[in-house]
Amino acid sequence: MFTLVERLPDETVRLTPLARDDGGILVPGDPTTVASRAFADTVRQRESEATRWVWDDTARWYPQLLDEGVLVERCVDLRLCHAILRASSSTVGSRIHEAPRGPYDGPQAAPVDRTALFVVEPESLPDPLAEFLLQREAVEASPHRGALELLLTAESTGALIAAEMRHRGIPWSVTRHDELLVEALGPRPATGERPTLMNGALSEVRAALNAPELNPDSPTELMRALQRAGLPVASTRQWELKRYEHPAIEPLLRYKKMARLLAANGWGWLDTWVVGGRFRPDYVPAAAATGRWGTSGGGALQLPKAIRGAVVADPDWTLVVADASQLEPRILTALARDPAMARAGAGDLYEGIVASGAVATRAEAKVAMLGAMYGATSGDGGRLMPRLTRAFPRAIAFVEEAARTGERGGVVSTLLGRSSPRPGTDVPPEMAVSVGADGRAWGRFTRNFVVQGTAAEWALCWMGALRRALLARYGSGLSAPHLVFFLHDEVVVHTPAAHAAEVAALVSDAATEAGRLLFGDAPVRFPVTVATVTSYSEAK
DNA sequence: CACTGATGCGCG
DNA sequence: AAAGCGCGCATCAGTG
Repeated sequence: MFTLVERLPDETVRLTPLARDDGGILVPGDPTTVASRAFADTVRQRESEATRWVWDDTARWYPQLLDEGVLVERCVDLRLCHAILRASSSTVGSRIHEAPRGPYDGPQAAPVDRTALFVVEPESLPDPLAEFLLQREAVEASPHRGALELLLTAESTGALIAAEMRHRGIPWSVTRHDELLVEALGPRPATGERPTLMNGALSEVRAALNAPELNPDSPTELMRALQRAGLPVASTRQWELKRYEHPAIEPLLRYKKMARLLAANGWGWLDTWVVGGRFRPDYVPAAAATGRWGTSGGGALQLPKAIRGAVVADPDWTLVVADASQLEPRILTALARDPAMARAGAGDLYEGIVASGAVATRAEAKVAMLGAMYGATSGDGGRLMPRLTRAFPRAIAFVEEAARTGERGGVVSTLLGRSSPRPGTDVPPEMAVSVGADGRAWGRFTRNFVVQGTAAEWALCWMGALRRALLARYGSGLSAPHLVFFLHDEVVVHTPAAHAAEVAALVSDAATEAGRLLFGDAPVRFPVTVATVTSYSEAK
């Protein structure tokens, strides 16, 4: 039922099967050892037995297997599961709960360059068998075992998906990207030079500010020049600059836009990150405390809308782009079991809030909901809070309770049992300070944690269900539809055009399945907007 | 020179 | 100086 693998100092791999005895206790069987080279074939053979692979860190094992054409259906990622179980309020009293930091608390392994002449596979983290048994002990003794099991499975499957998406890569048109850059910036200049359109904007700025030597990339220099020109700015941020009328402002904002595009996703980025028509970000599951993913290198989760046109399906393939509409407010609705908000969410949730009479416009509904989930105290969000509280008392009480717990220094948890860090532990020092100085900041964090974290769980279940459906329907061959991108509440599937309509239906079905997995038959819908497109920029 | 923190901005 | 959460990255500014 489980096969635990570990890489030994002599570079062989030890496989230990684990099964339950008559009393239901998990017992390790006799280990076998294979040469590192033969490992992929061993996994290929045993996949038919539907075992669950147990390993220290998916990023250390799976890329190599994928390179050798082996797809794994299920796994346990000990590092990711450790982080959940150690902090979870659902494991209080177990040995793993609040254990001191150890080797399983480290960061995800960095990707290895497999094109290198010598590829050295790192040794496993120490004693994975003991770690696994410690984890099982905590899960099986938990009063919330079912939820925890689902969370650990979803988290581990997410790690598989992260490696698979990196392996396949996002289909990227270098030609199209270059065209977009030329359109926005002018032809590619020599390295270190500014493109022509940027130089044009810069000349206008310098003339308008009467500062012929101005370096626009230096905030201090820029701020002084603006002040000399009579603009009492306190910073050089766009939102502040926008408030002033001055001939320098428009070209300056235009310059800043271009500078950002060039620095973040210009030709240098293209050279570094797109190889063989594919962009392969290093996804990092649970990079955020809430369980949200991050990426490392390439900024994949911040792909500006301006260059999404470069994401282009292969010939005769298309992209099925889907995003979960108003995910976080719907998650809050389900968590709080708020019947009024569930009614409002029958169609477009924000229109539903308007129809309930709580606010006047869709824009107000959106700002008010964001304010409720983030803890707005002033501005439009804060102003609308009382009206929202009157219309949806249960939903608002739910986030208020999470906020008060945080303000007291307490721990909150997601639906499935991921718990917030305690103030002062495992958090950046400046956050720890702000808790002492101002508990309200921590309250805003815990308020948002329960919603954002449960939304992340929903998204993991969505992707996991979709992956399973795609594998069952199309298999794992090179011409099968496959996930290529994930962005918090949005997925992109790259598929042969002929399957697009069917894939779109599977994506929607998977969203419904995720809702049922988390919330049973609660009357909350999780609609997804699906678009079948050639290029990512055509979606939405 | 290398490193660190602040600034600014992209995404959800 | 963004009201209000979560991130990553490039660049500048200041320090050792």
